[in-house]
This record gives sequence, C-alpha cells and structure tokens, in this order.
Amino acid sequence: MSGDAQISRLKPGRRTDIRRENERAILEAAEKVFAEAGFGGATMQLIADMAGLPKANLHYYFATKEDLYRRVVQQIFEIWLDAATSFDDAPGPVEGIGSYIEAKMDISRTHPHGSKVWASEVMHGAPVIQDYLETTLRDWTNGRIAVIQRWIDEGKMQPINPRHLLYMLWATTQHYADFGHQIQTLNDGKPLTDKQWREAKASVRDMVLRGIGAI
Amino acid sequence: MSGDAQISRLKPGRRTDIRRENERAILEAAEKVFAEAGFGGATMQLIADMAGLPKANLHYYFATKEDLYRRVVQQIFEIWLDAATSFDDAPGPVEGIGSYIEAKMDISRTHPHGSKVWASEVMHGAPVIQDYLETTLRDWTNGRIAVIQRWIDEGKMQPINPRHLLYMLWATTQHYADFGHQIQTLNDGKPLTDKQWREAKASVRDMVLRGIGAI
DNA sequence: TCGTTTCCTGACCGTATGGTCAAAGTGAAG
DNA sequence: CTTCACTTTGACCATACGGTCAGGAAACGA
Repeated sequence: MSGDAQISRLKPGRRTDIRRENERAILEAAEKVFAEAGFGGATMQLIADMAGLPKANLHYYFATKEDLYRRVVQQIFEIWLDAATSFDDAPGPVEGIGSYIEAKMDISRTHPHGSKVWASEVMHGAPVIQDYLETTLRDWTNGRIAVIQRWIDEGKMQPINPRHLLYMLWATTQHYADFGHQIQTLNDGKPLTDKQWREAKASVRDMVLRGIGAI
Repeated sequence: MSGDAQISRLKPGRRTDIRRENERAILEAAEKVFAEAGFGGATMQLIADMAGLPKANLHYYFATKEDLYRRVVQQIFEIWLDAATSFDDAPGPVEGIGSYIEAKMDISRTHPHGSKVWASEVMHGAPVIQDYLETTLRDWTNGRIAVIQRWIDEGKMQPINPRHLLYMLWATTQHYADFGHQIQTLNDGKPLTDKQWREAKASVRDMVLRGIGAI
C-alpha cells in the first residue's frame, strides 16, 4: 500500500445528493483498497481515510464490510456485461470479437481495481458472488457460445471450441489489469503510454482473430 | 473456505527428516490457505490446523507469517522457471511455444494454489517479490523475447510483438488455475476431466500457434 | 546412561479490527 | 421558528490475530 492521495469528494449539496455522493466516494475508495489489499487485508479505517470520512460514517451507509465489498464486485460485473453488447449485433467474429476485445482492454485500463477485486473474489472461491456465476454469467456464456458456433457454422472462422475462446478473451484482456504491476515492472517501471496501450490492444486483437482463423 | 481435510503429514523418522517433513507439511498447508484466503485473510492458526501442528510450532520453523508466505511465492516461481527450459532448445515456435504452453497448463492443473498466490501477490503490487520481478523475471523475459524475435526473423512466425505474446501465454495458461473456480462453475460445477484438460491444452495451443502464424 | 541439542506446545500478551452507540449537528418542510 | 428525519462522529467494546516464552519431551552422540 503506497501513500495514495485521498479520493476526491465533491460538495454535498442537497439532501439526496449527500447520500449519493458519499456512497460514491466510499465505493471508489473501497474498490481501490480491496484491490490493493484483498478483502482480508483491507480495513474499514483505511477505506474511511481514503474517502475522507470517519470510520463510523462508513457503517452508516454500509452496514458491514461484506456489504461494501459485495457492491464493489457487482459494479465491475455490470460494467463487463455492458461491454458485451457489441458482441451480439455484429455480422461476424472480426467485428464482434474484435470490438469485444477493444472494449474489455479499455475497461482493463480504466477500471483496473474492479478487475482485481473480481479476480480476487473468484480466486477465493467466489464466496460472495457464486450465485452470479451460476445464473447471469452462465446464461451470458451460453448465449455467446451460440453466437460463436453460428459463426463457425457459417464458415466465418475455424471450428475451435467456443468455450475456450471465451476463456482466452477473458484471460488476455483482464491480464492487463490484474497483472498490470508486473507489466509495468517489465516496462522499465513505467505505466504503459497511450501508444503502448494501442499496441497492446492491436496485438491481442490480431493474435486472437488470427488464432481463430477470422483474418 | 470450505471444510477441507487436513494435509497429510508423514511419520517424522530421523532428526533431519523431522525438520524437512514438517516444513513440507507447513508449506503445503500454507500454499492452500494463502491461495484460498489471501495473505491478509489467512491465519497462522488455520495453517497450523491444516498442517496438523500447534500454532506455536509454525513459529518454530518459520519466524513470521511473512517468511512463510515468501517461501510459498518463491516455490511457484521456481517451478515456472523450470518449465521454460523447453523454450530455449527448440528449433522453432511450434515446438518451443507449444511445449511451453503444455508445461504451463500442466502446472496450472497440478499447482493451482501456487499460481493463485503468485497472482494475488502481483495484484497487490508485489510487496514481497518485487526484486524477483526486476531481476530474474526481467532477464528471463528479455531472453525469451530474443528467441521469439529470432524465430520471426527466420520467417517461422508472423512479426508479432514478442512481449505481448508472452503476456498472452502467461494469461491464457494461468487463467485455468487462477479462475479455476469460475471455469468449474461454468462446467456444471464439476472439475474438468482428463479429457477436458487435454481439450483445453489443445485449444490454447492451437489458437496461440495459429495466432502467431506458426501453423 | 548421561548430557546436549533439537523439537514441541499450552498459556499468555499487546495490538488492531469490525462493529456499536448515544449524543450532537444539519438541512428542509410547515 | 419549530419540528423531524437524516447525517455525523468520538468513544467504546469484544474479539481475533501474530507473535512470545518457559518448560517439558524426544532424539542423538559419546
């Protein structure tokens, strides 16, 4: 944990805004702390400090540490689901999978903390979001597998196993968030520049699309 | 954390064996607990219970929780380094990268806990093994990049960015360990069978090798 | 057998953490 | 201004955790 600056907290304004603004600041701080320390290593005190609130105030908005954690995990899950819309209404794998990769790479750059929290949650056996895996994610996966299978049947790509293609998409894109520290270290300790991010996206896109015989 | 059985601990035997056997049992239990709970969530008591030893005995062999953790992380790192020998003395990418993928997929199956501990460590900013990243891993990476670049120059594969290929190799293979729980859930809650593992390995291998234009 | 080193372990300690609570502060409606 | 619901907060509590220690048990060499 480095000496990070305090998360910005805007002026409260109206009564309704107070709640929304404080919840937002808490969630933003929590996402960062959970990502950097894990659920067990994170402390409510640290989250409170980063959000610029007394610890007792956190428990006013979120009853328990687990409640707060659950909300953070749900957030990234919904962001990822949204990113998949491009998948469906695409004529073929080049557009569908290509844009999905781009979207997920963008999220890895803009929401690295959320990605890490998700990864941590799944690695620990998904104690909090197991039901999501068994319902929403399972349905989503089966839907996408059907789309990919259709593209295969239409001869638009090689007859690969759609399931393992999905795993490859998740693995390669999220790697840039979850292992961002390792990547940065191997990049002479400096974060990837805009140009390097474009190259990363293009590399992943090209290798995957060529890998499935779509280009 | 599910109600896991106790780690097997063989009979002590001679004086020298006692130390080796107990350290082995502790490390095995620690790997599992750190993987399932994270560093912050893991407790020495739980590791002790799983190793079948009193907590005070853990501190006899490992001074602190961090010492124990460091040893666990080093273990998986060395296992991965060993798996890379196949990379060097290969005539081309099909053999070199192909066998590297197979080796890393095998490790994901046999050492899922270690892989998770590594992932967790890197996600948290590598507080314990940062020096490894900056020395051993960086050197290793540069060496492999040189090999890949040679293959490209020899026309044995497409001119992709070697660095991003390495990231793809790490991401795709380790995904089967780190996100094993998610994969199992999407596999009707059942662990992958031998046949499914073979298919996973073949899928990753084929997609990657085709993706770099090696097949 | 005896002395010495290594190993074992229950009891204990200081600290940090998640969570509680009562009392005070504050904005808006009437 | 008064009222009332919403918000804020310092002080506090029970618990759990990492780590310590002293004394006993077991293995080993002579």
